[in-house]
This record gives sequence, structure tokens and C-alpha cells, in this order.
Amino acid sequence: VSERWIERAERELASEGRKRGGARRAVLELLGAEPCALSAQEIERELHRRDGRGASRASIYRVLDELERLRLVARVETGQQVVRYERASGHGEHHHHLVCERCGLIRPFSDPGLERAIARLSERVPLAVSEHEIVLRGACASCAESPAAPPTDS
Amino acid sequence: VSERWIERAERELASEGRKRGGARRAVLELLGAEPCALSAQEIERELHRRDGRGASRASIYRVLDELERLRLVARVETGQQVVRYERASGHGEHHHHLVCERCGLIRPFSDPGLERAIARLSERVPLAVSEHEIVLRGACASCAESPAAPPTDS
DNA sequence: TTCTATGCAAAATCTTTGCAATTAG
DNA sequence: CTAATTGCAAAGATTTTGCATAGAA
Repeated sequence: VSERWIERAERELASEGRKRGGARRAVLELLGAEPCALSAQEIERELHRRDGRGASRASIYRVLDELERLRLVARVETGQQVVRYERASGHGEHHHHLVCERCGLIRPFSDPGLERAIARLSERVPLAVSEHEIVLRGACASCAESPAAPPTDS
Repeated sequence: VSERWIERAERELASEGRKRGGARRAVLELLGAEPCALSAQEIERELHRRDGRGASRASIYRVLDELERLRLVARVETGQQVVRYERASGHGEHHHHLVCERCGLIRPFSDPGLERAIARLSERVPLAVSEHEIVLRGACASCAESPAAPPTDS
């Protein structure tokens, strides 16, 4: 599915008159392979870790900004004081997020029933809804067990 | 309902051994009167506007931080790259947010059906859910009408 | 060749901290 | 009197911009 997403992205970028560059390509590949949301910082670190080269901070921000405008990535705010980005699924792949308040772990989840409820609700609300975001916060399994371990902040 | 909230807050703060101060008092009064979320900056500006005195930035952040720890205010992230805070309802007053992507307007909404769906879902998820947040994004009535007006960013 | 993409460093924002002075209890 | 509260300014952290260069079409 990620291959498809990268291709779609490249196509849309090309049709906008954008040219290819190393930084954007690297970000696309990373997000294409990553199922869930990453912050700008995480992207920067990860890119440098993979191939020593990486991409400059500025480029990463610029790329993310552009991809967001094109709706190729979705901005996700999980309440951890960081903005994260993940590839926009386009079709049924839509998901939301579980966030552990203790260790910061993020996990995706999806629920058809919830989606239906949101869809119905969207009709009745004074806003032409184009997207929605749901975050459930709490304690993940391992944190619920070990009441003393400090946040890992990996 | 806001009076109640302020009283509750003062009580809990007192029982924690906290003393009263002007800055915190001002923030409490502002949030107590405000039904929906404000950012630190908005709070600062508003306090200065009301009485010329206002409160220092640092105090505002400290107060918000403390109120959040005590769960007296809830952090709200609407996807606008700002953290906002609103008083925690405590009981049934729970609400979520509609955000206009064009002008930045934020409106609260609530929906029992949706809450039920969330409650059911929370049982089936690998996380001990303690809270949730829902944001619907789109175009508000006035922005949907005037396709050219720039964001007001009031 | 022309216009986009990138990197670097400076600038702008937003938050947090250190410290001294103030004030509530 | 003691400990919490504030304000101010400095320090941090994150994100954006300006500008010159490299690169794609």
C-alpha cells in the first residue's frame, strides 16, 4: 500500500509542476513505509540514522508543509505537544490514535461503528466537515502493569 | 456553572497547600467565563486587554501547567499548531471541537450518540482509556459562503 | 536555461527556567 | 516567618525565512 502512496504522491507533485529532489524523496519513502505518525524531529533523526546523509531540517519542514497542503499527509496532534505527520490513506485505510499518557506510545486503531457515528454527526453540525481526528488517551498495557517505570520517551 | 468551577479549583488548590495569587486568579476567572479553549497567547492578550495589568507570560504558563496536572483544565489541540486550554467540565458538560480550517474559528459541540460509541469502543481497545478528544475540521458557514475572504485569525 | 529543491544560518515563535522580590497564610 | 507566587530577563526548543547553490525538466 505504501508503494501506491508514494507513486500517487510523485504523480500529484509532478502534475503540480514540482521537480524531484533528494530531501522530498527521502521523506516520502520514510512516510510511505511508516504506518503511523512521525514528528519532524523523528523524521530528521530517522533519515540521518538510515543513510548518514539525511535531509536538512528546513527541507523536512518545507516538504511536510507542502505534502499537507496537497493532502498527501495528514497532521496528527496527539496531545503530546508535538505535531506529527502520517501519510493520508486516501481510501478505507483511515485510522485514529491511541496514546499512552505515561510512555508516549502511539498506536493506530480503527472502528467502523465509530466512523459511522462520525459520518452521521457530520451532517448535523454547523460546519462542512472535511476531516476528523480522534485521540484516545490512557495507559497502555505495559504501563498499566508497571506502576513505577518512568516514561521511555523513545 | 463557571462559578462552580472556579470554586472547585480554588478548593482543590488550597487543599494542595497552594496560596492565592493575582496571576492565577486572573487566569481562573478568564477560563471560568470562557466556554471554549484558549491558547496561552490568547489568555495573555485577553488579560492585558481587560485590566491593563494582566499577568506575566511565565505565570500564565506555570498556572496552566499546574491546572492541567490537577485536571482542572484540559489541553486541547485542534490541529492549528497551538495548544489551547479550557476548563475541565468535571461532569456531563463534556464537549468536543469543530474547527474551521479557513478562518480558525473554534466551536464546541457535543453528541450523546458519539459519546456512547466512544464508551463502547474504549472497552475493546488495548489501552485503559482515561480521556478522549474529537476534532472535526472543515469550513464554517461564513467561510463556506465567501470563497475569497482571507483567514481572519482573530 | 529556467524554475524548483536544498542546505545553511539567521530570525521569529513559543515555552521553560533561574533568580530576586513579593505576598499569602 | 516560611513557603508559594510573580515578574523579568535569559535560556531552550521548535519552526520559518532569506539567500546562494545545486539540480531537474
